[in-house]
Amino acid sequence: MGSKKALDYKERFRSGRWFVSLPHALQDELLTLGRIRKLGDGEGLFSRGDACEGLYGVVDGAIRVSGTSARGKEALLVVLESPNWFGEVAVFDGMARTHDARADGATTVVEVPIAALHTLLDSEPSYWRDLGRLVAGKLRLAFTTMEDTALLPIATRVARRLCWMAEGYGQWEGRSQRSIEVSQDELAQMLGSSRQTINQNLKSLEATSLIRTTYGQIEIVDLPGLRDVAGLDS
Amino acid sequence: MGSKKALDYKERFRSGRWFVSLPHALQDELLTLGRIRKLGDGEGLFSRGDACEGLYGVVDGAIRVSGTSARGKEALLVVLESPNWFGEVAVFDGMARTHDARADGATTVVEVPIAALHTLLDSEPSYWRDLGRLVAGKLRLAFTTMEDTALLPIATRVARRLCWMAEGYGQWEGRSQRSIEVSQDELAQMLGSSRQTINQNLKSLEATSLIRTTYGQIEIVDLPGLRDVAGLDS
DNA sequence: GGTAGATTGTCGGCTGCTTGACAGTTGGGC
DNA sequence: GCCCAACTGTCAAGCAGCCGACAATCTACC
Repeated sequence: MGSKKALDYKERFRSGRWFVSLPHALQDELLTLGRIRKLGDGEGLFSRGDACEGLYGVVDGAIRVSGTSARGKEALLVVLESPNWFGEVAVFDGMARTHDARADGATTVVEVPIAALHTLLDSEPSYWRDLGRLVAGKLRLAFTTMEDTALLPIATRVARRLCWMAEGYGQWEGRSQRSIEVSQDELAQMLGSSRQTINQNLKSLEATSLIRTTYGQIEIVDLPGLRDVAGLDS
Repeated sequence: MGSKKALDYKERFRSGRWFVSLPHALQDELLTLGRIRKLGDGEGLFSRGDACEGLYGVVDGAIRVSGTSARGKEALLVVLESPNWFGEVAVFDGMARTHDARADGATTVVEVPIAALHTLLDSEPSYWRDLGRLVAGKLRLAFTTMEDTALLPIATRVARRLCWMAEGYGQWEGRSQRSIEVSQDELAQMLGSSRQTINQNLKSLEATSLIRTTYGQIEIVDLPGLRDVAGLDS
């Protein structure tokens, strides 16, 4: 993996809102310090309770971030695709990982080792603010999700989550994805609902030609219309 | 309000985990830059969509942080008491407020104006990390809440929330509060449930002598027992 | 190209929560 | 000390969503 390859990742990451907002020097440092890690389908990156080993950026594939309750039920927080970065909370406070992170399909991530990252941050402490913007963005998303869960009917929340996923959770500049690779079961785990309920709601969205469901994926047919159902925009 | 008064606030804030973890110089700067603002019951501090005017610390009383849906239903995110600090997300990203913040009873807060805060952070950028730890802590709480909402039955979530409130959402060092001033209605808005359901669950906790309910407040009789019901500890 | 595993579609019964209603209780303001 | 507003306690009706079940469909892998 020579410098040509690193440049390749860089271009990919530059399509993400957070990464492009960074000072160029920091962009370069992250990729210089970062090591490529390739994961097979289902392979774990870290688990809840693990010590923090670094900061991660998704190059290719996807990372499932989830938590499991005492009774074995699993809550899927989010499925992160390129060019999302994650694992920054533990970088700030040095505490244990909050979630399990495992590969969803063959996946490539950049791992910026925590020691090297801290050395960099010591030499240029203003970079802490840039990392902080990453946390702040996620807290905003979390706030929105919590409020949606408390106030909105499931039909709206399904539509809203589909929009978010199609738009890379706000990280993609302009771009949007026509097809989302997620099973109805996974969608249910994300929304804290049952597969059957999600299935019903998807069927209803399909009946109005806003989406189309196929095996293991959902195709967004009419994103503006879906956003409207989701109560987004105004 | 002379320096004696400022010292007074400082002692109060020093009982909070985040504030004591700060470098002493930053502790002093925050209180030097901070201006006291007194609010009457129900008076608004800021509203969703407002520009960020500063960072806040609760000196006395409480701040209700809430959001209102399009249909007028209100979700109460949290009731912050001394020595909690809040409003830091917008300091990082410069974007609009995510929530409404209003006084719950006669309340005093310290407001650190955004301009002065940024000047300070420019002169000592490593302080960004300290602010970042505040955001990171809240994101951890938000993650936990989201997962609880998805996986736990209401009975457990009620108990868990009571424990959190009695322990200042993890900010109080050692201390815990025997009595929580919150109506069952407010508790319902926090947990995204109905008042009747919350009432039932509180009655059930009261029947096992873990709590005692009175007008507008809940007394924690057996905190360890409540933590046990909440599935905390192990 | 066949087979096993994963995913979707759909049904019905059942539980638990919401809504609406109303009486009783408490506390603060005048 | 009275009165109003806020809060608590409780009931009944209704229904949304969960669970269990099972058949059909699709994909990947051998």
